[in-house]
Amino acid sequence: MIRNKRNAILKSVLKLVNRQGFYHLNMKSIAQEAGVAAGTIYLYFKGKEDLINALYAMIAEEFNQAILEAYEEERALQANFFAMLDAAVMFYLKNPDHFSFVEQYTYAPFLFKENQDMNFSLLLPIYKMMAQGKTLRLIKPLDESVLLALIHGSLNTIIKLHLARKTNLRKESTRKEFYNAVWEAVTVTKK
Amino acid sequence: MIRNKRNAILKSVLKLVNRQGFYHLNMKSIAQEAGVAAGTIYLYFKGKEDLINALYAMIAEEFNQAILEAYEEERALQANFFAMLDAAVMFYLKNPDHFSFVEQYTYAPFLFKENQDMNFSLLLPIYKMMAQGKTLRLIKPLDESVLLALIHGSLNTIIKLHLARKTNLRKESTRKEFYNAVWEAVTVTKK
DNA sequence: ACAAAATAAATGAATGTTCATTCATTTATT
DNA sequence: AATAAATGAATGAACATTCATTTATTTTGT
Repeated sequence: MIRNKRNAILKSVLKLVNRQGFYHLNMKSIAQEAGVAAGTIYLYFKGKEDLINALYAMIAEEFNQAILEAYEEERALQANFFAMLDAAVMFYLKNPDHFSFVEQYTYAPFLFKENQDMNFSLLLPIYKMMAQGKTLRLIKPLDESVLLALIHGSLNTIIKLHLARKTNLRKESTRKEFYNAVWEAVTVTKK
Repeated sequence: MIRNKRNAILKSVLKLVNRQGFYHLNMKSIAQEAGVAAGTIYLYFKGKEDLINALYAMIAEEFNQAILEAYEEERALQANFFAMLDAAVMFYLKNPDHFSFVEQYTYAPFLFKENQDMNFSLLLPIYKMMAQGKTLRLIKPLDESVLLALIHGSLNTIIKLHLARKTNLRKESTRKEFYNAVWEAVTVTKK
């Protein structure tokens, strides 16, 4: 029961941030949406900031888990790369609110103390694989940051485009096309 | 003279957004920073929202101009692609505040009415070139959005990484490596 | 060229609203 | 009966915007 109310509050925040944005988020409506009194929020969270940080932590954990579940030791690097990218994409397709929240959280770095690395760290498992791939001479010997830019950056943008209905990641062919493009961007070209 | 004060106000907003973020931006401190009275802002702008939108418009214009200046009709597609990407990167290296502002603006879509396409439209000249490249069978026949993701997304992320001191785009070699990687990602592979 | 009058620009204290947080009181659980 | 959980009205701080007043600039008349 104790978890229920806490969860309901976090869920409200997610919904409201998605609907009206960080700017218009206020405690009264969070409480209303969650079906509790305003004061109740303070039984579970120190304040607004704490609430936001807790939600981010929750989402980051869920996301990480989804990605890690896609990884299978015995599979080839390419297969795992595709599987993990796909897990990331599918996670956000299933939870568009999560994406919107993470974006807004990441770009309001002054409001909360958390460092800016966090958002990048969401794809940590993938970067580890990349390092491995470099030693196998499968992945281009690119600067870490360039790899990060190619993978993380394009992933973020394609999701955003999907949510803006500029593309449709529900179609498997679109997803495949994207994964392939990223793969080709980071792997050594065979001549 | 009339432009001076208006400009001073816009400059203050830029500085303050960069220093304390959208969240803590308030009219009093904008006025203070610009060396004018609070009421004066309302002589030049309808209100806070108008102020923010005006600043975005100004930055977008400057940015567009910088990119377009890099384009030269008679040059090959690859040369222009590199030149324009470089113009975009150099613009933000020279104006880190502009980048930070655009990021925050883009990810607070609920605060302002502007549509989310705007940020993508900043690279419009590049996408036009891509369309041209596709007909020449130089650029991969990828979905528009996938191209957008590869170029826009990775550009954004690499700038962010530079500003977070995770990479150093002041080194020409790093920039070149990045441009090459993006170029290879979008061009047809020769076997 | 000068002053007076008219117009424009700028000021910043006052206003009213929004909103996070508190806490005395009530309701539920042990 | 004792303890824990929840409530929501009250508080006070923050802050965007207004507007009566002041200051600067321009125009007009002599």
